[in-house]
Amino acid sequence: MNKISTAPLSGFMELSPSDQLEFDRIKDVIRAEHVKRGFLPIDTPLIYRSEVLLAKAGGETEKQIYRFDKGDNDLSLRFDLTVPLARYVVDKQSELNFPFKVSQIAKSYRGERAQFGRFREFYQCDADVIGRGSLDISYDAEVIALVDAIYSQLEFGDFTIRVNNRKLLSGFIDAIGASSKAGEILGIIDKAAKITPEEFESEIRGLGLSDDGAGRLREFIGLTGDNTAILNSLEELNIDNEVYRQGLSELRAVISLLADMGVTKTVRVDLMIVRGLDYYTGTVYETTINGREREVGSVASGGRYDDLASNYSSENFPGVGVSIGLTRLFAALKGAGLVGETKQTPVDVLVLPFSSAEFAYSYKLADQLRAEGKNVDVLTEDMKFGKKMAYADKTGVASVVVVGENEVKTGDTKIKNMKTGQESQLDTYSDS
RNA sequence: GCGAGCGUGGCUUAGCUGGUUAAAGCAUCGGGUUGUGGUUCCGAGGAUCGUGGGUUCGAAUCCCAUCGCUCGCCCCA
Repeated sequence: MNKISTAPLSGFMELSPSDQLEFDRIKDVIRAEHVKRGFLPIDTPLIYRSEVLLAKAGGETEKQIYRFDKGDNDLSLRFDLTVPLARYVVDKQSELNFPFKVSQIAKSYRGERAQFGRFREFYQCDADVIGRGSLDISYDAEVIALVDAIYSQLEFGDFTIRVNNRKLLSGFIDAIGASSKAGEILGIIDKAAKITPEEFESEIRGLGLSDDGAGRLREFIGLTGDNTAILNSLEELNIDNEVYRQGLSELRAVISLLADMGVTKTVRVDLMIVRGLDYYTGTVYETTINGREREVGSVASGGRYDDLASNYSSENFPGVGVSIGLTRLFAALKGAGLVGETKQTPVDVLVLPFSSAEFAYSYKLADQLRAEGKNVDVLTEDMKFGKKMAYADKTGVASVVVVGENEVKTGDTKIKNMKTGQESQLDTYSDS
């Protein structure tokens, strides 16, 4: 090809204006709900000295980071919103109120190979509550209630927020004497729902647990029933482990607090929710749209972490948060056909002056319609009238107002419905 | 990082057992139709077939390399 290609890089999502309108609507619902519940908006930089971002990062993250030199500076693009938040909190701790409820809706970057649902540039909508020294368990429930409120409004269908607690898992693993294999066991639990029972069995056998341990692991994962039943079953397992008991009591507390908030229908205790292998230390959750679990995946997830900023401060900042991967969510919803018919244009009325002689009248008319709350555009490019109508048709605008010599002279102006072709009197304009 | 598939006008593709001027639809532009669009009719422009090399009398077509894209693995939002 002779010319330079205009295609975006792989993994960078660009939308048509009509899709962008829907994308922005979703983003606005999320933003509005954050604000409504007292999460304060912040905006943090995209670029950092690499040492700041890599302070906590493991091998995987380091491989995926966009890193470059500018002069003598070793710089990197942020790969999530949590690390920027951590240093923000430490940096501004003297002026922040704790618990600090914070909202971030912004892009992050990962330099990995793109594929379906995996982008190199993506929006995340994070809501976090950060405590200083300690943070009450009620905030774990509060971020879950936030997810419930957001997905209730978005109307992508019924959804389920699956809640678990990492202490419950690690206490259980400790109790069956398998702490040395904790990582592998968590990995198996995490994918248990995605593999066949046979594969699951062979994975468990591959662990080399004692017969008793393997049996109790099967029993633990196999617990079913409603939330109360599962919680009671967990109690009846009689696991003699302090961490386990703490996890169970936290999980009970979260479910009970959610009931106090009126959130019961969408929340389910699910012992197979694990979330990333480190980082989270208590409550964890994922959200799926019912019937679209495999197709769309988790649409909101997060959890509790003991210390947000151990690399930047000797003070302890525990937190709990939830993240909606908006770019992935939108791509998945579109793939699943859940995005539906979108508006082509935000414009309600397009004013079509015949020539520049009618501009003044047209601009004034547009302002009056705008004052009534309509979105109004005026087409002033010099082209044949048929072309102007074709433009109106193609943009998908609902109505047009034609302004020619007669309208200016008499003030007798009509608005035309583009779908039906019918014209009706427009009494907005008065030459006052 | 590993594996598989695919790169042909702006877009979606046909052509691929090598053989005249690379074909179609959509989009664009002009006209039938400059006070009314969607439908329709006529016409036009637009492609060094991703790039580089090789085989051959001859390559979009076969071979090699390279870049890019897509999907999967890993990991995750």
